Amino acid sequence: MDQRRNSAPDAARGGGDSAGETGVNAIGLPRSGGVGNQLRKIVTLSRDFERHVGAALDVNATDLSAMEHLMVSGSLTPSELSRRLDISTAATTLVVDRLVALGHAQRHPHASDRRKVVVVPAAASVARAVDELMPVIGGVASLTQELSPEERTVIEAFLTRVVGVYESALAPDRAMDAGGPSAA
Amino acid sequence: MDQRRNSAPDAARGGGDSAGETGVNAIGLPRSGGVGNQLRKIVTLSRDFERHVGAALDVNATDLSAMEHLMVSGSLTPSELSRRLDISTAATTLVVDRLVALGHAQRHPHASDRRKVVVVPAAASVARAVDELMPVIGGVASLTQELSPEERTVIEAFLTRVVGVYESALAPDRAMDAGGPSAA
DNA sequence: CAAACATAGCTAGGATGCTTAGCAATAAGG
DNA sequence: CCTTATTGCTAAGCATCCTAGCTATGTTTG
Repeated sequence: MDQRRNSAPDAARGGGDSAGETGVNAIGLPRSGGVGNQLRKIVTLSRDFERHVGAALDVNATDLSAMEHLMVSGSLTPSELSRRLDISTAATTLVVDRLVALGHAQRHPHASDRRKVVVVPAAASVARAVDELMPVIGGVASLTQELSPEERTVIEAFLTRVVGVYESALAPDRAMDAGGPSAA
Repeated sequence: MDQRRNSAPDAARGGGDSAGETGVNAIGLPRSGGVGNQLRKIVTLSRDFERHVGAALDVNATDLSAMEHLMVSGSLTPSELSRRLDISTAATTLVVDRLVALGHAQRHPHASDRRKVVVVPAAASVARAVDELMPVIGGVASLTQELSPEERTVIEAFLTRVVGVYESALAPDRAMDAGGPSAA
């Protein structure tokens, strides 16, 4: 979170780190212009930002993701949490243990199924998380609201197609979800 | 990568998971409309995609990130790699060990500084990585080229502002980095 | 109703990947 | 030459994940 420059004084052969934004880089990958570059930056920055929020709440990436799911859904069982986090139920037990130990969540018995446990996020922790997340969520919301309807339409359509590109790349077989982009 | 639905039959209190895309969710966070939603999807999908690429090359997330830096820069010293990955130099030694063991990179002595080591990515591994990355990189590039100049301008300006939002959120003090092209 | 099967959450033991601390070799400066 | 900084490495420890397996509870079936 301190040094993320491209000044690569140690790059060993060829200072080819500054291949520009519209050309190709050292290995011939097309840079896809400024738009692709900005998308890449957003992905990287969002990861940095999540780490920042996690540090603010003293939780690791997995636990923060769990908190986000809990905040969105209000409460979840460990099983459901393990499905959403894509980790084992054993690891989820530890995730909940850590969240409980920090006071970020509580375990409650399920009302009708005594096998189940209900994990509820602590109000204070939710408030702190929202405080941390608001700059970005609110910032993007503000940017979106400043757009004209036409601009918003253009941007949303483009982003939807980008989502389609990712989904096609991830699941070449069943990628008919976000409308097949012509580039597929 | 199999179940990522929002059908939350286990949500314990209030099925408030379907708060819609334009309203607020269970805790009152504004959803910032479809644009914010698509951005979030892109971030999530790009993480999934990186995992997918990493699996294809038999490397973990850190090692894949190292490979990406190596591909972009052509070659790097372990120290520079550790700075870019934001991990300790000790961890970087292990990263390079793993890449070398898999044949993805090689260690070479530095030409003029005998303390240094130069890590060079293997051509075959770079080719495989590019093969895996092309569907997304090329797909986004294609989408961008299909845009009209006006659309591209609108989208790039918006994405640049989103980048600014993230940077402001991460570094409230020194957020004048992405060269504030407020509209272009 | 009772036996068989399924589900939920937990514990135990092992693997992976990160950290801090400290080392030897090399470079740079007085 | 002698001191200090830098580089890359090793060693020991910690955090987090996984698989395997257990108990308790729920569900199905004869």
